[in-house]
Amino acid sequence: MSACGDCPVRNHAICSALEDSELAILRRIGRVQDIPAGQTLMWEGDEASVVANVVEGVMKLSTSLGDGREQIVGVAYPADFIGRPFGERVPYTVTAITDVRVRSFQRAGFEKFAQEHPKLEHKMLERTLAELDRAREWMLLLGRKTAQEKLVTLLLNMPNRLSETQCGTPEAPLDHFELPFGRQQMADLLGLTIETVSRQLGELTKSGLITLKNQREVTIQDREKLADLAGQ
Amino acid sequence: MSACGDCPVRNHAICSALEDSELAILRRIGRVQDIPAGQTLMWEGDEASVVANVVEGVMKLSTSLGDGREQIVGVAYPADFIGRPFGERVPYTVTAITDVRVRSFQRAGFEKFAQEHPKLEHKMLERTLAELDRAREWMLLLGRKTAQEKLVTLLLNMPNRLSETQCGTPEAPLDHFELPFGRQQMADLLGLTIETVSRQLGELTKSGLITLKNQREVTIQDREKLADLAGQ
DNA sequence: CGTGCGATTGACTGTCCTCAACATGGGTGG
DNA sequence: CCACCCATGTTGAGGACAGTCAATCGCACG
Repeated sequence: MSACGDCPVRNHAICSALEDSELAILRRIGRVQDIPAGQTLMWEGDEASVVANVVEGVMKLSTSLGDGREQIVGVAYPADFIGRPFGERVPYTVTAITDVRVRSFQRAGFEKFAQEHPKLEHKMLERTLAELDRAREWMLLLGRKTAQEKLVTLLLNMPNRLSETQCGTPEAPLDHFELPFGRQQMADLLGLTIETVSRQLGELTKSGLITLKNQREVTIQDREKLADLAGQ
Repeated sequence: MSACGDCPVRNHAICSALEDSELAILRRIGRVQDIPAGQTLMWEGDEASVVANVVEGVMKLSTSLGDGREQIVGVAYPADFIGRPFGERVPYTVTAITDVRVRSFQRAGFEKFAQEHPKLEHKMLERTLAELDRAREWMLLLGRKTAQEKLVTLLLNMPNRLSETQCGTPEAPLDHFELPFGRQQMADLLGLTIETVSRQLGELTKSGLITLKNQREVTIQDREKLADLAGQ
C-alpha cells in the first residue's frame, strides 16, 4: 500500500488541494493504469464513464473529420487531468504518445467526491481556465500563423510546458530538449502536413537557428531570432 | 431597485446556482454597464481587474499578432461569463459587436464571493468545461477544414448558439436568422480573409443551399446538403 | 446628391498540399 | 554479425486553394 506521498505529481495535480485524510479516500476510488505508447484510452463520442490524472508520460487529445483529417486539440502532461467530468460524452480521443501511467476514476464516483470537496473543484476550475487560455492561444496559431511561425512557436513553447510539470527548475527555459512528438503528430498539432513540417525544420536548421539530432532532440541556437519569427 | 427577477438571463447565467438571498449580495457588488457596438471592454494583456456577465447582446473575444492579424477565439452571448477570474491578466481583447449590456464585478470581490459559494464555482466549472469543448471543436475547424467547410459549419452552428441562450424554444434549429457578424468578423472567426468569405457565400447562394438578404439575414435552404459539406 | 464604409468581383500570386520517389535507422531473424 | 525490413522522415515536382491587390458596387448617411 504505497501512499500518495510517492506520487510524482502529488504537489502539482488537483490533489494538491487536499489533506492527506481526504486524499486517502480519493485514492481508494481510483486505480493506477499503465498504457503503452500508441494505445487509446478513450474514443471521441464514447460515453464519458472514466476520468483520470496523468502521472507519467504524455497523451494527446484529438478530434477528426469523417475522411480522417485529424487535429490535436490538447496535450496532457504529468499532473494534467483528462476525460470529461460533468458531461455525457468525451468530445475527443485520448491517446498515449509515450508510455503512460494514469490514475483513473469512475466519473460518477469522482464527481460525487468533487462536489463534496469545494477546494478540489476550485483547483479544477483554475486548471480548466488555464487550459482554455492555452486552447485559445493555439486558435490564433491555427487560424493566422504561417507554417514557419507555427513551427517556431511550437519549438519555443515546448520546453516551458515540459518543465512546468516535471520536477526540477521551472525558471529558465531549456534550450535543449527532446520532442515527445513525431512528425505526423507535430503536423496534427499545427494544422499542417508532415512534408511541410519536415521542410520547415530543414529551413530552420539551415539558417542555424536550431540543430537536430535523432529527429527528436532539438537545440535552440538563437532564441531571440526565433522569437522574432514566431509572429509575436 | 430592480430585482434580478427581471434579468433576462436569471435562469441561464451562473446566478442560476444561487438562492435569492445570495443573489442579493452578488447584485450589490456588481453594476450594470451598457456598451455600444464596437467598443472594447478589456484589452489583451490588461490587468484582469474586472469580470462580467453578458445580459444582452453579443461580444467577441480576440487575440492578435504583432502585425495586426486577428483571430476571434470566442463569442459571448447573453448569460455567458467574460473576463479572467483567478488570473493576473486578460489573455484576449473583449469587444461588443452589437450594443451590449453586462453586469460587471471587481474581480477580487467576485472571487471572494465565489469561493464562499461552492455551487457558484461548480456552475462556473461546468460552463468553462463547455467553453473548452467549443474551443477545441473550433480548433479542428481552423486547422483542418477548407474555406467552404468553415463557412458551412459556421452557418449550421449559428442558430444553435443563438437560440440556446435566448429565451424561447431551444429544440428545432432555426433555418432563418440574422448573423451578428459582418464579413470581417466572420473572416476573423474562421481564419480566412473577407474576400474568401464573400466568395464562398456567393458559391453557396448560387448553388441554392442558402439565400441572403441584407448581407446579414441568412436562410438555410437545404440543411442536409449543407451538413454533407461541413466535413462532419 | 455626394460621401464613405462594407461587400463584391476580378486578375494574379504564393504558400502549402498532393503525389511520388528516395533516405535513414532501429529492430528482428537468419 | 550482417542482411533485411518496416516505419518514419526527407526531398522534389507540380498543382490547387486561398491570399493579395485593386477596381467597382451598393447602400445608408448626412
